[in-house]
Amino acid sequence: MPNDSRPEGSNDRRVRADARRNEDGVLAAAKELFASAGIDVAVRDIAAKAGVGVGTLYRRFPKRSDLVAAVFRQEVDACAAEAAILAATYPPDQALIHWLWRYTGFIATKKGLATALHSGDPAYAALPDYFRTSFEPALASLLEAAAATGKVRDDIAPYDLLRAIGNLSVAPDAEGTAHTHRMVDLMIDGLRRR
Amino acid sequence: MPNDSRPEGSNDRRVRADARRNEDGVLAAAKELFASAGIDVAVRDIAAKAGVGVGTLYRRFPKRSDLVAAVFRQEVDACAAEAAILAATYPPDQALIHWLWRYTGFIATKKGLATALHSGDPAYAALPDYFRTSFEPALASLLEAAAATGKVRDDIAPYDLLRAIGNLSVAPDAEGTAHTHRMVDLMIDGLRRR
DNA sequence: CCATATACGGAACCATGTTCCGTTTAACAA
DNA sequence: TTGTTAAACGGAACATGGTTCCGTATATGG
Repeated sequence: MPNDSRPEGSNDRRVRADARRNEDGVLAAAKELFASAGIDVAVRDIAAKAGVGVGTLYRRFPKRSDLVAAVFRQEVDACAAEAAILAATYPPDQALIHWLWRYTGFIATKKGLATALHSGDPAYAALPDYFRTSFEPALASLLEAAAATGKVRDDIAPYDLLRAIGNLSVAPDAEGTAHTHRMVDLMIDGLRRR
Repeated sequence: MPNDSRPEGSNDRRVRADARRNEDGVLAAAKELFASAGIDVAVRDIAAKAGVGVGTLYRRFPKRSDLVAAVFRQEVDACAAEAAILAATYPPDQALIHWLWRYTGFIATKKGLATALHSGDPAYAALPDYFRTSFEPALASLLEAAAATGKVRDDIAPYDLLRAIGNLSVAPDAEGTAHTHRMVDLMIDGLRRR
């Protein structure tokens, strides 16, 4: 009888390099296709673009919704992380504005997701929370720093602002982006201290 | 050469009786299944429940979305028509309240549709308009009559009220109906003249 | 260089919408 | 009543998309 009690500390073999590579490739392919072809692209197409078989894809993402959720999280991370970068690059009030536009762009790519989110699939259940816990602190620190300069109001709740921009991005289909752009512009203007 | 110029007036053969029967049956089956099994039931199941083949179903409703739209219109008609019935049965203020609850029930069954509506399928494009042109006049006349009794405010825009109740019905999933019920109760109470 | 756990690819399976077409039948007229 | 025929019917077959299976290939540790 082989010793099947694990040696306590570092146990399992490392993840194989090709596995990691493929996972990254699938995520990248999915991200691109979701953006260009919409949330409904066939899993086959994603696998093909990533240069792997569907089996490989399904090994990592047992359900299509798992892949969607993973891409979503990845993009949330990227957008949230940018807050710190912008804060280190621009003066506080400018950093805030730059990030709000970045966030607006993020939201704009999430049209299809919005409906999927409310589809009841448990794979999506955790996403709203992930969204909030990633973005709220990021925006909070930008707002705080900007308010400290005296150029921006100090009575804005980060989550309110996140939602407001999100809502503004839903309105009309035709000529939609231009309309959204104007409204967000207005809102950003409203943040300035008079 | 047969005379193929139509005798101008009544031309085409009548619609066959079985055709009409089957159309009604399909609509009835679809209505039931949409309510009990959700908007995503398979077309096959609807055809089976109606006792017809899928070919028959598709003859009348070339696209699944056509069937969905037809059921929707049918239910809008039924709900709107009830306004007149209630108005003839109850005193104006009571008729208004009864109908608002009826409308709340109608909305409650439309959860799945809401997402479908924004799916871009052209079959659904006309539905919002149909919704409004059916319900707005119905509610308007109820409101008007109720306001004339002096028991109900006279400054309510019918469409605002329709939307308000619609919005109240979207909120939380868990314990949702009870919550919605309380909110609508409040809103109806708010209609009364002090 | 071997042994093997792991990962890979893609054919096959299942569910769903949609199309096709041979068969049946209601409606009309002789 | 009966024959004719346009219309309608049923359901197999097709297209597409998610998911599973499993024989083959290979990275990793010794």
